[in-house]
Amino acid sequence: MSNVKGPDHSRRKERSRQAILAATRALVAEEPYEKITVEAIAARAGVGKQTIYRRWPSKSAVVFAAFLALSEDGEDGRSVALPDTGDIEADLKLVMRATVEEFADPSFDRMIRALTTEIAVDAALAAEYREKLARPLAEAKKARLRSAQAAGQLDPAADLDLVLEVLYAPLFQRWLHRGGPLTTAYADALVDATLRAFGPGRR
Amino acid sequence: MSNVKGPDHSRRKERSRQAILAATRALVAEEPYEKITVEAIAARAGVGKQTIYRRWPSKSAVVFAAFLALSEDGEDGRSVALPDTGDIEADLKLVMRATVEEFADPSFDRMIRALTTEIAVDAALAAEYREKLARPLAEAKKARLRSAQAAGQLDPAADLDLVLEVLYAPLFQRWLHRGGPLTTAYADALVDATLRAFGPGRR
Amino acid sequence: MSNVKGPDHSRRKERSRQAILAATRALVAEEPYEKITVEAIAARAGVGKQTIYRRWPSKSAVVFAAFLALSEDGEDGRSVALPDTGDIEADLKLVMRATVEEFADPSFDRMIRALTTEIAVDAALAAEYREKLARPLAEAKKARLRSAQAAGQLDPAADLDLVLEVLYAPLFQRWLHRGGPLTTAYADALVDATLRAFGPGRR
Amino acid sequence: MSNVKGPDHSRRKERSRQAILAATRALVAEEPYEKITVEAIAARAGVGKQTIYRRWPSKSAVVFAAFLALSEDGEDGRSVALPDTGDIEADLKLVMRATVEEFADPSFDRMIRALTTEIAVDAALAAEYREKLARPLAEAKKARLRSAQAAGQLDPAADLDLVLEVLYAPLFQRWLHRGGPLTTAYADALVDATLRAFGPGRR
DNA sequence: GCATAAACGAGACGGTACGTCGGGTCTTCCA
DNA sequence: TGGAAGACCCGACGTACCGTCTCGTTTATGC
Repeated sequence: MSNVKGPDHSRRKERSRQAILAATRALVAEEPYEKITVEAIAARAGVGKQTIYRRWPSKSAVVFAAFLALSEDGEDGRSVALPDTGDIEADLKLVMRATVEEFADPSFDRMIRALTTEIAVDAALAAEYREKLARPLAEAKKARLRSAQAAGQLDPAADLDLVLEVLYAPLFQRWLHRGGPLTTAYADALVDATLRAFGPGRR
Repeated sequence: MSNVKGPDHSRRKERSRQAILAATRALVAEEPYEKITVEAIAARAGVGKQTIYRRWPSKSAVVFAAFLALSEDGEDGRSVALPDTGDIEADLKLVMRATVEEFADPSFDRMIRALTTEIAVDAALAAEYREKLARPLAEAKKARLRSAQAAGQLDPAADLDLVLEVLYAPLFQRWLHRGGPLTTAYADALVDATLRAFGPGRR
Repeated sequence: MSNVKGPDHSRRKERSRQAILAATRALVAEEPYEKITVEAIAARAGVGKQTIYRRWPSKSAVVFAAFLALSEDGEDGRSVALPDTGDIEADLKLVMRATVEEFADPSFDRMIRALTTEIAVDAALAAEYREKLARPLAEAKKARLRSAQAAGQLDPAADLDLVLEVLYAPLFQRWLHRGGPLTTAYADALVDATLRAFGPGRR
Repeated sequence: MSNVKGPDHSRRKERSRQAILAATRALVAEEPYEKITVEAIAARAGVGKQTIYRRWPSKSAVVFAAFLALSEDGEDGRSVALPDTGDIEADLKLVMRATVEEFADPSFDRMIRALTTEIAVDAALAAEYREKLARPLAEAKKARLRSAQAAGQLDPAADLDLVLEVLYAPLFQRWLHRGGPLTTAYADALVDATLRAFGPGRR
């Protein structure tokens, strides 16, 4: 009665698409980025090259789509909420320490480097990245910061985008340039500095 | 007294080396990075490919060497000193605004993106980058920060590497991800935030 | 009694079949043979590729079928009778000159080259060619030669297959290898030589 | 003093060239023509595809060059002289029987079919074929025929090109179309017919 | 006279080979 | 003897077709 056409009425299409993205993720995780080739992805996915080129214009786009698909799996929204214990310092340190840990995973490291390389070079991809990946995450974080503002733990006039940059960009840059060890202490130090810069009654 | 080595025994060597680096810089400035090929560099420099591979192990290394040579031109050290008017806030804002302006130059933009891409992917190059390019610059900046500490304008206990990261990383990340406009106001805001975080009597 | 199967119980079938063969003939006539693709035939015929593969096993077979259909149009047999004025020399020269003229038509030229290529390479097709195209034609010609034998204009012991080969093969080879101009005089010379070789009282 | 440049002053070039031609001949002899690919030739020759494309514009050209090289091996001319015992009939039957035998060799068969296919379709190749392969052979044969004319065994007014066609084309056509068995008797019959057509005192 | 299954057009699919590009190596020849 | 020139091997590129495989959508009966 219901579902006459079905949501997946084109199964072959979808199967090959998933195979391609999965193969891409696997390769990105295990190979240095410059060794990833469309041919390798196709072979690993058991797919013809044309099937890839029919859907995406370039290797970058496939790699990026693989990331997108990854983060879209935790689908309907709330997978990206931050903890809110009422203590902004504790909550941020938790999150920053978790981030530090993520970067320590070699296959995550390779994946993010691949993504960063693509984004650095291709403005269109960068726009899509900001829209589909970065912004939703930033919004979740800003929600937590707004809650801190309401609780009087953060300057109510603070530019939250700037706050996030001051908090995260040093970590990102140190990781990208391999400029030093990413430790728990470093994560804490960033939270402390950020709260000193944007804490209450500072302006 | 001068003329330490052989008189002209290796003039040809040096000429071709300079030609290669100049050609590389020219290409990096005018083409998107992925279009740069060793063949193009050799052609532009009027040099055989082997002459390039005799000196550098890979395309990345050539590109990187071109950057190195660029910054080594202002040779004997003092080209990288920061202004010191006694007012740290004013001095930093001056420097940050200048940085913002540099990034606005399209050919500088292309060059730094190329450099960043190489560094992100190749750990050995990243180490050389830190050693030969990043550290000398950081040292010059830290010298200015130490002067500010001595003048009581900065927390004497502040970790200066961290200060620099909080100051520069947000700018770098916003540029790299094209996350927003790089304005004078933004430069100032970063300086303000940094000084709030690491100003005197804050710890 | 008649109409056992119904003349048009599959009109769609027949229409698409004709469209495919017509498209094939058109392409063969206007393109060099190596550019002919099943995809092009299907597109030109307004037909799905599967409709072609449902009927024929290979491109060669389609091309060949297009020829067959062409010569089957002059249907019920007698379209291939040769003139018989009682003068074998005159009749053969007439026929040979007509053949020379056919080869001069560029689109006929392309078609026969395509056919020859297929046949040269595929033994099964060659067998079908001999059976369905070459033999009926050869029989018609041999009928005329037998009439000449009866009239005492040709050695009654002559091997008529050999006579036909001596008559036609030089023309065919000269055309295939582009070994020289195909003229009326050449046609006549072949008839003359053949009649000298197989004329009456020669053995 | 002598040999300033040397005939082989580019050894690498020549080595790879020979490897390509040898690999092509091997493949042509053992595979049906349509299965021969440039990739297979390159792989077999231990050579990059580019090295093939640098020298020849198409697969056809390589295949053809392989034939050319083959017949150029018996270099300085006299490898193509025909026997001359003074008896034209005996000599021609000898040669025709040898030709019949050649066509019976499967790998020779494949090679000539490949060559014929190329030539049928590509006019430029056909011209080169006539010039470099067919004509020298035809000249050798015509030399023998002229000797027969001088000996009064052949019509002195006969068009020798036509004689050769009448002699060879039927054999070639029967082989190409697989129109019947190629036997010793058939070879003899062709010689007989030809000599009846162009024997002395016939015109 | 309407339902239904075969055949259809369209075109995506897994593949193979194409002809090109560029990386990094090796050879030749000139200055 | 070192460098310009460029051929070489290799491997990936992105494209063209192959022959197969779904897809809905006609039609042309057969219930």
